[in-house]
Amino acid sequence: MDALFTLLSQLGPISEDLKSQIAARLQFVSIKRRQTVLTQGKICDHLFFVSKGLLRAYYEKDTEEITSWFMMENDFFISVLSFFRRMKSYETIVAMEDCELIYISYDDLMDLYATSLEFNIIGRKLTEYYYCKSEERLLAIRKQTAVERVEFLMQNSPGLIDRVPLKYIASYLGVTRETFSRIRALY
Amino acid sequence: MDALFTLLSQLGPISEDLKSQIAARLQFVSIKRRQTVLTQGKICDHLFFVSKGLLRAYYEKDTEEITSWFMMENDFFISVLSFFRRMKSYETIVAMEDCELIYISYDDLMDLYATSLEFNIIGRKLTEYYYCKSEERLLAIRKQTAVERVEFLMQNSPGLIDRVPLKYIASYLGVTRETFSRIRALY
DNA sequence: TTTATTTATTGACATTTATCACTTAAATGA
DNA sequence: TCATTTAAGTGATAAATGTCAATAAATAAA
Repeated sequence: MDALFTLLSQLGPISEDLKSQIAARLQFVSIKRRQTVLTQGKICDHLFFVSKGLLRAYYEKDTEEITSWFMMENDFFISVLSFFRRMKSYETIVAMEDCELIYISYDDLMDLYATSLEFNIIGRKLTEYYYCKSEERLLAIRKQTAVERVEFLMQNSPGLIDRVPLKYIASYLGVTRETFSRIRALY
Repeated sequence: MDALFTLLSQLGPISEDLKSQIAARLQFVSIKRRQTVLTQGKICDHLFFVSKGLLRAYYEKDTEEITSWFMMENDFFISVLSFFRRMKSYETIVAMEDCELIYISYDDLMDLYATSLEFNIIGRKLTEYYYCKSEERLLAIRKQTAVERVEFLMQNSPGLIDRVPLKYIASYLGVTRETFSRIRALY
């Protein structure tokens, strides 16, 4: 929980009162590899924080699984469209390693937003932060060729390659495993 | 200005007091076709609302212009990464038609956030709304082939094709003009 | 209106990436 | 540990899309 509050306090001032209001609403869970925290077709009712471990969000395209995102230590995550629009999720979120998660329900989050100005500042910054990540991803996918995307990932997230089967990384980058493998072989 | 407040009031309650606080900070401008409202390399210091007209955000890739987004009546827009991260914009925003815009400065916006809980609710919803649009776009680009992307646009934004040179739409969809033209010819 | 410029279309060909088939390697579970 | 499953690598070929070049059409400017 310390890591969580450390992160939040970097986004804006956070009084002791707010801290305890948040803490009172947090829940904790340990999950095993391969367990899901959200299944396609369900509404994402929780905002999660990764204390430990690594998870993967994916959706179906034809018969294949396309990885939409990886979440790891100190990341917050939701299924964005499902959480904000309150509609069924197109994606499933599954643990790739044993994980420790902290989470808060949508309703509790809304309560905090409705009552605390401080919390709004923090929540807004967090939303902006992840919105920026989404835009960056959009830019990367559009701007770069397959080779450039692979290079970018290898330089910026070298750890990922050691923690995740490559086929998931390939689909995250929008290339087939074969192409990913061939591009890697160039180095 | 009516359209703007109508839109905002759909996102959350908005008192007369807040309304006048916002109104006091709004600025208005009419711009001609081809005028830019943001140039690559500058920091995006304003949040815009389109009362009338149509604009295009684009960036350079090698020697080409890639269209990142179109903005039209009732859209809010910023250059996301530049505005939130307070850094130089990689994109330029230019009017494709004569436009009427309403805008507010970054600093004024922050003032409102710092003082009004009501405004935070509205601002957060707005941010969430555009974050969702970004995610949708990401999904569309990744999930669909060129043909599917073109079909999707032709069905969902038929008006755009009549208002904008097709080459910009092609780059928005991430295909060359030639490919776009050939796909269109199938119908 | 006439000319100049920009935009769109089309064909031929090149390149990139995907698909399929197979082999090898690694991880997992009995 | 050994057998089974899953993942990764590689070659041959196919499909999708891009590139270049030429032309036609539309739009803007004189």
